[in-house]
Amino acid sequence: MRSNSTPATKTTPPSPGDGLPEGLRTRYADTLANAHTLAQAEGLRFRVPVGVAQDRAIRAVLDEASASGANPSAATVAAYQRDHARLRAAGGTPLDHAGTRAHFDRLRSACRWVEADEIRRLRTLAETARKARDLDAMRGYTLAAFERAMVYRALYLAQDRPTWAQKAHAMRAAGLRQVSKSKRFAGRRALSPDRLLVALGQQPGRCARVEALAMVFALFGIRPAEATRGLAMEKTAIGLRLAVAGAKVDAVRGQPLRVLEVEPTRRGQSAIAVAFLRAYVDATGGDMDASRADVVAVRRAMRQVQPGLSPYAYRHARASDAKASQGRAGAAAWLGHSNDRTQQGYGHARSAKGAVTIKAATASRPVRQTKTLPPTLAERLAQVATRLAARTSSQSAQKASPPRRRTPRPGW
DNA sequence: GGAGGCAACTCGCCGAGCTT
DNA sequence: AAGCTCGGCGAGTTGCCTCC
Repeated sequence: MRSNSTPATKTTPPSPGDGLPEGLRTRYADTLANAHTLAQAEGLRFRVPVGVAQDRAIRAVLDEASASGANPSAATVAAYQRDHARLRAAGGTPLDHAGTRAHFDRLRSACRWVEADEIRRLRTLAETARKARDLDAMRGYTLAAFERAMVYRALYLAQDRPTWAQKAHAMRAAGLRQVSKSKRFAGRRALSPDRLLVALGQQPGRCARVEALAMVFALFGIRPAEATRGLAMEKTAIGLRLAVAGAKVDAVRGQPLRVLEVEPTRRGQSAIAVAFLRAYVDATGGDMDASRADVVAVRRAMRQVQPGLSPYAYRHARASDAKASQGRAGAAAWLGHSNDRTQQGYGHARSAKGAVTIKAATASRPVRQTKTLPPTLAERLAQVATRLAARTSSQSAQKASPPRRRTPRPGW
């Protein structure tokens, strides 16, 4: 399917796989008929063969497609190709196949990328055939690229392209609900770190391997990927301090490095877990280097202790604790976010159980403040006070100045 | 706040390897 | 052979960000 799977220099006749799938051809019959009529008219108008007019239309679509700025890694492209091949075999569109918004996003991104690549490949094959004076092959490739480009525009570029909102509306109308896999709920009912430690101790044969790593997840709520980058832990007066090299970090996202500090609460909550890890620091020096297999073992063990329990469940649980005690900026630093908006997807401060005392979180980057988080009660009261003050002053000033007109928004 | 992009994550399945 | 653990893989989901 990939462009490099078929050398561009080889001019073989178009195979059925290169053309538009029949399902899409039927569904977009009107779009294709209009596009063909338009290409004929353009050809007559500019006195060029219809193939040249089709090629101009293909180029316009490819130019618009490349304006998205997408730049997926090799691994992502490979995943996109698998998604695209499956969808093409099934003969549907991303919206047909997707069951959730996230799934749609993934399939749309995949199909957008691979389809554009395929159209580009067909166009290159047409050009090669033209140079070889193989006119039948040239027309065949151009037609295939043209039809795929026209459906591409309808699916991904047009103003009225299908979006997830349409399907979500239809699903709501039909009384269908999406099943969320968020760990937010699992985080609310997650066992305390102490109870998890006891439960793991009752799992024969596995506990020695997973206990320490599981306690780090339970106490600090770090991401599994962060555990595999290497952790450094040390004792404080009565608690623990953990240095974390962040995952999901690039030039703008995430926190490259953060230091998290916890203290134990009572026995049954986190006192035993903290004591366990303090002993681990005494015995090993505090460095921890988990492999991917270690993380898988912890996931499996947690799942066995409680259905739905996972490192991310504890990430949600500790996020609630951090929100309750550290405020937005502190919670963002705790979670390794670069802004204070992303934490909206995590547990609410009122869900905090206080199983762990969050003492401090220090991140290597400052946390950006955003305006779109729901305001706290104090902020809402301040806003009301400001509005009341503004209303009072504007009523007195109204006679002096004419009402201001709103600046119209740019019409993009 | 919706749309879009991409990396990391979870889950289910399957086969290899080990023990009984 | 049956039962179990473990790790790899594919499919689908979630998280984290920007743009408009």
